[in-house]
Amino acid sequence: MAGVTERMLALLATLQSGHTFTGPELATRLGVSARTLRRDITRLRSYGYPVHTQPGPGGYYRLATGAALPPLTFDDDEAVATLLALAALAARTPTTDQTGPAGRPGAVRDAATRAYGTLDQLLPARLRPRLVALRASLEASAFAMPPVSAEHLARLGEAIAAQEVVTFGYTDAGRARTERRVEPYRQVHHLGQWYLLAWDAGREDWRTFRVDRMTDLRRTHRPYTPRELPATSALAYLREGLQRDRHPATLVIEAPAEAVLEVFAFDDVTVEPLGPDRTRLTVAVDSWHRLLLGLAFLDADFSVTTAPELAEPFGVFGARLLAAAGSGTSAAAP
Amino acid sequence: MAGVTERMLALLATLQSGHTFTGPELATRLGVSARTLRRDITRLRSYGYPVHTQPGPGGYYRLATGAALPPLTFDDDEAVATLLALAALAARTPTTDQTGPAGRPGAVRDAATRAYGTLDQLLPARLRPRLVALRASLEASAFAMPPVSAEHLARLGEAIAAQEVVTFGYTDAGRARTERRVEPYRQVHHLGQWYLLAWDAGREDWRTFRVDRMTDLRRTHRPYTPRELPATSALAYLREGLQRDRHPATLVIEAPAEAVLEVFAFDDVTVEPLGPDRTRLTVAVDSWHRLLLGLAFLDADFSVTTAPELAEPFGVFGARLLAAAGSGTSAAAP
DNA sequence: ACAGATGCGGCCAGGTTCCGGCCACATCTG
DNA sequence: CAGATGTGGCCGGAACCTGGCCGCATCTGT
Repeated sequence: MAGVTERMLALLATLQSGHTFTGPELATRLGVSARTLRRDITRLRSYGYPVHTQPGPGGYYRLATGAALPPLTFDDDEAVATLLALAALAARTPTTDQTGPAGRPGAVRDAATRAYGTLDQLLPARLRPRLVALRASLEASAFAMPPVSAEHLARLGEAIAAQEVVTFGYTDAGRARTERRVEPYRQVHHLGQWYLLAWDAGREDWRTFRVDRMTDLRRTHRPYTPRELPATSALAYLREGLQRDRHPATLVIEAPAEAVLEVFAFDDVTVEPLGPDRTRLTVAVDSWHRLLLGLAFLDADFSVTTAPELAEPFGVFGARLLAAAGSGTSAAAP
Repeated sequence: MAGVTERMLALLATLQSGHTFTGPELATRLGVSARTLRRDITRLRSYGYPVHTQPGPGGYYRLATGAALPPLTFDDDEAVATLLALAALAARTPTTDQTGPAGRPGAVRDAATRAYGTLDQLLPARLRPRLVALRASLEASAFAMPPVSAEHLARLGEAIAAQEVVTFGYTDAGRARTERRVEPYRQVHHLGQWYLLAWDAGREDWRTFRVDRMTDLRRTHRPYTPRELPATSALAYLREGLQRDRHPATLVIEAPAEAVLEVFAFDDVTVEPLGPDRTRLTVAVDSWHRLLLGLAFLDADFSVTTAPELAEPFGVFGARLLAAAGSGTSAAAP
């Protein structure tokens, strides 16, 4: 709590992200009580910033666009966060997928690597030693991901802002290539992937596309009239769509809900406590392997309530494990 | 003159023009004494604003915006990559853990949110519209992670650069809290977590610590003489054993060596072909879970030749899988 | 229709911060 | 060297900020 003004600037920077925040959330971030936050918001309004609010459940604070902000700079923490974010992004390794059309120029990962190296040139000199030291101390593990073109994401962003139809070639999971003509609405980040939510003019329906699977992305400069989104948020729609392709499964696990949640934190799951040591887990995974890993970590009994297709791989692999366990014990006496 | 904050914002707005102003002039504009103006300038500087001044006749105050920077600035792709990286980092949600004392100040996530909102102001005006459009088009899914302190990471980075012993309190997975005194070497990013690789002076051995589990991190200003790292990279060490005990194990897998190598590419393994469809795998894993995942993906029979300690978990988990597989088939008709 | 979540603003007591004035000093121009 | 201008320490009184508590308004979901 170092001064009102600093906090106000932090509040502005936070709201400028364009997201919505609840009161308690903002108060926590700024390290003040909810009451003081309300006062800060009032103050912000008195200075002319258009802060929209919504009471009731799902209430929020949001900064309307178009506000002329004071010049904002990075403080230490922001510089550190930026460096870390870039480090994590730069650590991505292109999947050993088919190399495709001569590598993708302007891959986000490469740009992140370059930015990671030169970030300190951009920032005030006083942050430099800190960043240099930090960068020298970091190491990041590779994380296989299909390469995404920064140019594509930027171009889509502009098309969305301009409400302009775009066209591209799309290679779906089955390797079938089609030409698309869509009205783009949102770009959604989910589990390391970037998706585009758009109205597909050819199919006359909402679709999500993986940005990394697009080629020949072109803006047409032809405007479209916005439609109402098919869900409260693009993310919600994306989730629904992804679940459709995947295998939703429901399991009952003999472990506390917190433990289950911790193990599956990375995934798209719903956790529902059934008792102190019993939890229902609903999960949509693209393969049963990831599920397996989580279950192994939990070290608890479980049963599959829906998703009979899991029975076979679970049975086969369980048998293999038992066989290996048997062969192991025969030789040794620790 | 209604409050400090408003005056500070007015001061910023005034200085933002890029012109120079004398002290008395600014003081008059803001309606305060020259003394107070100096204090305001000091405050601005403490927030990170580069306010240039010049004493003597013709002296001035001037805000050095990002204009006069070295030629090395961000290009389009780098700016886009930075924005995306921050978006992903800002999307993190603190785990419901909440053990800590009511919110950790300086959480990386909060800083990332602010930086995400602010980034366009730091970059050349040319890039700004592009970034604004891009940011408005993005949405990111929440990602539960324990909050990490930016301050801790930065401080550790500096201690590593200075080769300085640090002390901290550490709460391990079992919630036991201990005081540590270590020689820090590297910070490693792995699956969304930050780890510190250090020589634990008390334990006389190498250890890895999760940065989010540290409290009261302090630099001692006591230098240490560097030791040879226990592995070629900190990451390799981390992979070998996140916990202290690493169990080397040897397995024979009924699959081609290339397939095995691909699955275990990121781990520290030795692969030795025994035949066209038979491979010996030597692996040092901290826990059997990771091994399990690889084996599941391989979809091949295997046997454990050394490492009897694997027999029990494999047996237990195999039995659980079989039980679940049985229960699944019995109930489902669809 | 009701309960609960969420935002709003009044009131108050305590303490932190801010303010203006004064001064000695550093730095630079002419 | 003189004067203009920025710097920062010190001080006492005043202004402001903060957190807690309250009752109220608004909205969602059951």
